[in-house]
Amino acid sequence: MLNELKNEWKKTIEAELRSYLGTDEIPELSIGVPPKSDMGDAAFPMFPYAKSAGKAPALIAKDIMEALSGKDHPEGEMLVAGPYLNIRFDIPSLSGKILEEAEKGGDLYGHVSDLSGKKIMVEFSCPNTNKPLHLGHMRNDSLGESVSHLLKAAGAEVMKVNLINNRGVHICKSMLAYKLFGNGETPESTGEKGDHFVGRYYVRFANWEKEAEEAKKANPDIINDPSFIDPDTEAQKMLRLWEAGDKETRELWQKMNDWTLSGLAESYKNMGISFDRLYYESETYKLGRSEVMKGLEMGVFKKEEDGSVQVDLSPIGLDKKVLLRRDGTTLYMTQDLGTAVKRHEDWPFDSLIYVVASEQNYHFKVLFYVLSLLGYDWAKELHHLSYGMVNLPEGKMKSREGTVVDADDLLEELTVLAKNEIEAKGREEAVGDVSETARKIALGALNYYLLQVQPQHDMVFDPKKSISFNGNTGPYLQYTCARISSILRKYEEAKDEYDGAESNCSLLVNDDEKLLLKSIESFPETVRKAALNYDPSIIASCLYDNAKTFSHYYHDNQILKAETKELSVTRIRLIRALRTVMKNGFELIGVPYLESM
RNA sequence: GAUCCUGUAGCUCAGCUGGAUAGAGCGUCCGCCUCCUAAGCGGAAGGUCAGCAGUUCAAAUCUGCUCAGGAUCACCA
Repeated sequence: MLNELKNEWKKTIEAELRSYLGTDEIPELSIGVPPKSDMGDAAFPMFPYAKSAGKAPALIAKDIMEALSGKDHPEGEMLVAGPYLNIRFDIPSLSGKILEEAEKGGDLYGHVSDLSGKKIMVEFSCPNTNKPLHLGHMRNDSLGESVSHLLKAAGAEVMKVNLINNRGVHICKSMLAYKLFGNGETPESTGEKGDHFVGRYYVRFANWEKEAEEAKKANPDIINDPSFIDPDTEAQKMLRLWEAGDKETRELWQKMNDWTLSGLAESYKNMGISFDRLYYESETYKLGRSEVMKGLEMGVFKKEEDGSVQVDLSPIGLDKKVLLRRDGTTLYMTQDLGTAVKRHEDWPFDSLIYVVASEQNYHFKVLFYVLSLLGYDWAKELHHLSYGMVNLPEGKMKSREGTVVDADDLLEELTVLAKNEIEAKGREEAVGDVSETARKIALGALNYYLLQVQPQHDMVFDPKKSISFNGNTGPYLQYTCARISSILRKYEEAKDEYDGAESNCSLLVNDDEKLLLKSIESFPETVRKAALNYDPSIIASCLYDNAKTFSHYYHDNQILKAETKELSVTRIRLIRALRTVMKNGFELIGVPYLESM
C-alpha cells in the first residue's frame, strides 16, 4: 500500500523533473526514508539534478513542490526539507485499510505469493550417527527450519530433507571402541540418552588413539609387537567388513545407529525441528557411480592412467577433482551427485537449497558445476545457503579440548534458567505449566540468538554471557507479546464496558501508533525480502523493532483506560493487528508464542 | 601460495540496491513500580565505520591496494 504510493509519487516527481529540466534523460529518482518521522514518510533527494538544472538542490525541491501542488498528484502532503522533497502520508486515513488487511489475513497475514507453484527442497542438519548435536548443528537446524517456514510463507511448496551420515570410518570408530570397551552396556543399562552414549565411545576411541600415538612415539618398535593394536588400522579393517556386509559388524552398526538416532530424534523434537523425508548415507553412498560413468561416456569426465575418474575444473577457475577412486570406490562428492539426482527423481523440485556451513563452499561450487556438466538443467537452481561458524570467545569449539557446547545440555541449562526466572518473579500461577513455559522461553532465546545474526557471518557465543533474557532477545519479544495478549484478554473480559464505542482509525495519531501501523503494513514486504534472501535475521530485527516501539507506546499510553472508549477500542484493534504480526513472525523464526509469561 | 568470507562503541550484533545527526542490546553510571506483566521504560557516557587511495554533488555502503582475522584448496566426510 505505502510502497505503491511511494512509487506513484516517484513517477509523478520524475515526470515533473523531466519537464523542469527540459530533457527525458534524467537520473533515476531514489526513494529514501527521512531520519525522523516528523519529516515525512518518504524522501526524494534532489542532488542528482542540481548540475543540469544549474540550481541548488533545495531550490529544485521547492520548485517541484510548487509546480506539483497545482496539479493532480498521488495522496500525501509534500514538504521541502533542505535538498529533499519529502512526502507525508496521511497514515490515519490509511490505517483503517492497514488494520483490515491484517485482520483479514489472520494467521496467514504476511504470507505472499512470490514463490507460489514452486517446489523447493531444503536440506539441512545432516548429523553423524556417532555423537550428539552441538551448538554448530543448532545454528544449522534453526536456519534450515526457519528458511523452510519463510519459503512456505512466500508461497512455495517445501520439502525438508535430512541426510543421515551413518557410514564411514568415523562411524566405525565409535563401534570399535564399544566393541572393545563396552562390556555389553547399553543406553538402557546406563540410563544415558542414546546419542550421548554412542558419543562417549567416539571420545573413548579418540583417547585410545592418542594413547597409541604416544606408545608409538615412546617405542617405535611397538608396532611389531603382536599384542599391540593400532586403532586406525583396526577402524579401517572394520569399515571393510562393513562394506562387505559382514553380519556381526552390520548388526552392531544397526544397533548403535538406532541408539544415536533415537537420541537425535528427541533432540530434534525438543528443538522444534522436523523433516519430511530422511535420506541415509548408507543407502545413497553408491548412487553417484552410474552418474560418473554417464559423464565418462558423455566425455565430460576423464579416466586417468591410474584408473581414477576426474573432472577438469579449469573452466570455473579450479583445479581437478577426483570423482571415483582408482579402486572404483566412491567419495563424498560422488555420493552427493547421486543423491541430488535421486532427489530430483523422487520429488522434481524447482529449487534445492543446501543449508551447510561455509567451510564447504568449495564442495558445493564443484558439485553444482559437475551436475551442470552432466546436463541437468536444474543444476542452476541449486543453492548453497552458506552460513558462518559459531565460535567461542577463545576461538573454535574443539572436541579434544572439551569446549564443544552440547545442544541438549545448553537447552536444559536455559530451561532451568527460565524456570528460575519464572519463580523469582512469582509468575508460576499466571504461567500455568511452568516447565513447558520455561522450555518455550529457552527455545525462543536460543532460536532468536542464532537467527538474529546474518547467516553468512561467523558469530561468537560466550556460554557465560551470550544467552540472556533481557534486551534484544527472544524472551523480550515473547514478553512483549504476552503483555499484548494480557491486555486483549482483559478487554474481552470487560467487553461490556465498551459497548457502543466504535473504532475510529483517525484517532491513531501519535508517533508510535504511526510506526506500528507502518510496520504492520510492510510486514508482507518484510517476509518477502527475508524469504527471497533466505535470511531470517530480517524477520528478527523487524520483530525487535516492533517490540521496542510497543514497549515505549505501552509505557506512555493507556490502552484499556484511554481518554475515550472509542480510543480504547481503536487501540485494541491496533495491538491486535500487532500481535498478529508478532505471532506470525515468531512462527517464522522458531520463537514460541506465549499467552502469558 | 591461490580462492572465498569477515573487520562498525569495552563486548555481541544491526545498518551496506550510495543520501539528512552511524543504531540497538549487554556492560558502566543516573532515574522510574498507588497505574493494562519492571523479562519493562527514560536518560548519560562510549565511534578515525581496520588503514590508504579512487569514483561521486554525496561513501560505513561502490572500486583498488595494504593490514588483521577466519575458511577452503584430500583418491576424508
